[in-house]
Amino acid sequence: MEIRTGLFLGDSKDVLKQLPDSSVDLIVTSPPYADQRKGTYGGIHPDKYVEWFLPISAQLFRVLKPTGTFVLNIKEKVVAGERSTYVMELIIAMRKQGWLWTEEFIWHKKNSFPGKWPNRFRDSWERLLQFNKSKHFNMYQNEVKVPIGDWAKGRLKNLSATDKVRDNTKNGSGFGKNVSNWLGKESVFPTNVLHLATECNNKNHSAAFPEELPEWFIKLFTKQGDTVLDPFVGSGTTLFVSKRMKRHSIGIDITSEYYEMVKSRINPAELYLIEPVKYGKTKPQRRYAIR
Amino acid sequence: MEIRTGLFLGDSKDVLKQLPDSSVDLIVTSPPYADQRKGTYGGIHPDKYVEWFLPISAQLFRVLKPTGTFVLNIKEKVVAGERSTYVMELIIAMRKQGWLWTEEFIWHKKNSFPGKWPNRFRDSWERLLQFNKSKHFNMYQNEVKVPIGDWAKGRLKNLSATDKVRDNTKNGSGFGKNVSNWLGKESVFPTNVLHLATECNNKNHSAAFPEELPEWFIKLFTKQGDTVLDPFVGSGTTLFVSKRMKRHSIGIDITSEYYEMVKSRINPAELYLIEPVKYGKTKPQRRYAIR
DNA sequence: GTTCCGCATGAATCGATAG
DNA sequence: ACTATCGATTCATGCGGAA
Repeated sequence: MEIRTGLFLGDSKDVLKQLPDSSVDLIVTSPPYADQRKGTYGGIHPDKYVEWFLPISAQLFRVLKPTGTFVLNIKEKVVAGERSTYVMELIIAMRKQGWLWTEEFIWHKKNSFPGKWPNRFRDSWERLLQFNKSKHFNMYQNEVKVPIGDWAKGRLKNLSATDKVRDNTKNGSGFGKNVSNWLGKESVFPTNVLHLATECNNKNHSAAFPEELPEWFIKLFTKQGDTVLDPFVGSGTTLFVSKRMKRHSIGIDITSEYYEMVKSRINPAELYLIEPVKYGKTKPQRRYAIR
Repeated sequence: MEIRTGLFLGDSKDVLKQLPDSSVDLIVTSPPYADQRKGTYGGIHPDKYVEWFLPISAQLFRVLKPTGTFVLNIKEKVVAGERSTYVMELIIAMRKQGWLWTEEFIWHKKNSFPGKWPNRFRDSWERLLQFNKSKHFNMYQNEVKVPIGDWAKGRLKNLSATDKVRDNTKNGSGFGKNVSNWLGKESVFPTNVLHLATECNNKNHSAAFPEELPEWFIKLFTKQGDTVLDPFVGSGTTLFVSKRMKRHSIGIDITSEYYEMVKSRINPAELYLIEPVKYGKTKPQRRYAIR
């Protein structure tokens, strides 16, 4: 099967209009959080965040299949010692847009940012909001089963420090790279808490998104040959994982640095590129390059 | 020090009016969830939840000291396959009431048993919303430090042997910014994710609250002799833990079953009881019993 | 080849200082 | 008074060089 990987340079709000209705099986993305990543993205003020996001989510709603799923990784910022409410407001606003807020997964980050403050601890979790267009969406639960945890066998084991840690890594989340260890073990369904580390030390770039995160949702919500969309593709993790797992994918990013980085990291023969080219005062045109 | 434990029978909305202004250091509670526990609390409809809770939170705001903290354990119900938004709406409404939404802790339930529905996995986490009246609240972070992660055993143990010498000669160039900060370090500050088990073995009542939960917040936000309030005291966990930790405490519950149960489980000599007694058409009076 | 150790670096947040 | 920038703080991870 030929797997298509598409990459667009531009503002998602506009670029998405080029995609046909009901053509995507899974949207999984991590938009710039309010006032974060100012260097690479613009940095949206918390008060303007909902207003900024709604036109994009409207397009996402249109391109998603009725059986598809939208997974939104987001966390509100602390402003003046208090958590902003823009994520709450966004959920409420998106429901009015027609989205069903089906689930909130928790990404429990093993290595959260260090620091100490008089009035709060380190923030070590993020929201993974699941939205759907219909109650009857595709979900392949058997694809993400995990080995049964130690807790099931012996609760006699006392809670030494080492046991706790060992238990943490195996419990619930469903991640772990050595699948071979699972063979022969009884497997169970995971929970809605995902316990994994951020990837802070990739070679030339930093991806806030560890590969396991899109991988888990791609396994859970799509099958081979389905289409995955990431409207804020950043360093391209979602595209690489989709390709490896034999799903078509579409990535969009507004920054040419990320666009070029992703382009250089994917085999050009397998990449569809769309970048806007401006000719002075003429109406912006788009060059559609299939290599 | 004499520790006072008070127990009120009645509706928190009304009973709280008897408490003086700025008299409580910590409020920690788990109110009845919408449409849950119908048998005991009557079940508040999700659409009416905010409306029902706001008069209570207004009283809580009044009785809390400016340096105090309100920890609200709450989780929205899934209605027709979708998460209700009343918790989001409650946060927004409470901010308009004057509360600061300082933090959202996650209670990751360690031993939540794997389960499966067609459209979702087992829900193994709950929100612990922290509200304050002011940015300058009491927080005793040193009381809740946790053992350092395993990585340190491998790293710092050996480091101490070789690097101590080097550190003496060439100061400040070792691990991190200052090696001496790390040598011999065995505990670190926790994060805002609490990984606790649910309590599965309760004698003859169902308490969703494991003792560790109020205990952690009581350690973090109060000192001995402070006052803890639980306006939905249920089976009384908050009171027992407060008493054990030498904090005064006040519990309120609307159901006489819970009231009687808590009463029977605390040494009567140490319990202050307040229960309303009705005399037909006469104006309801209250009997204040100190035993 | 393994294991071990040194080190940079993160969707951070606060308080002080500067314009 | 109000915003912008900066230094200090802190813990876990994975890479790469060394033993």
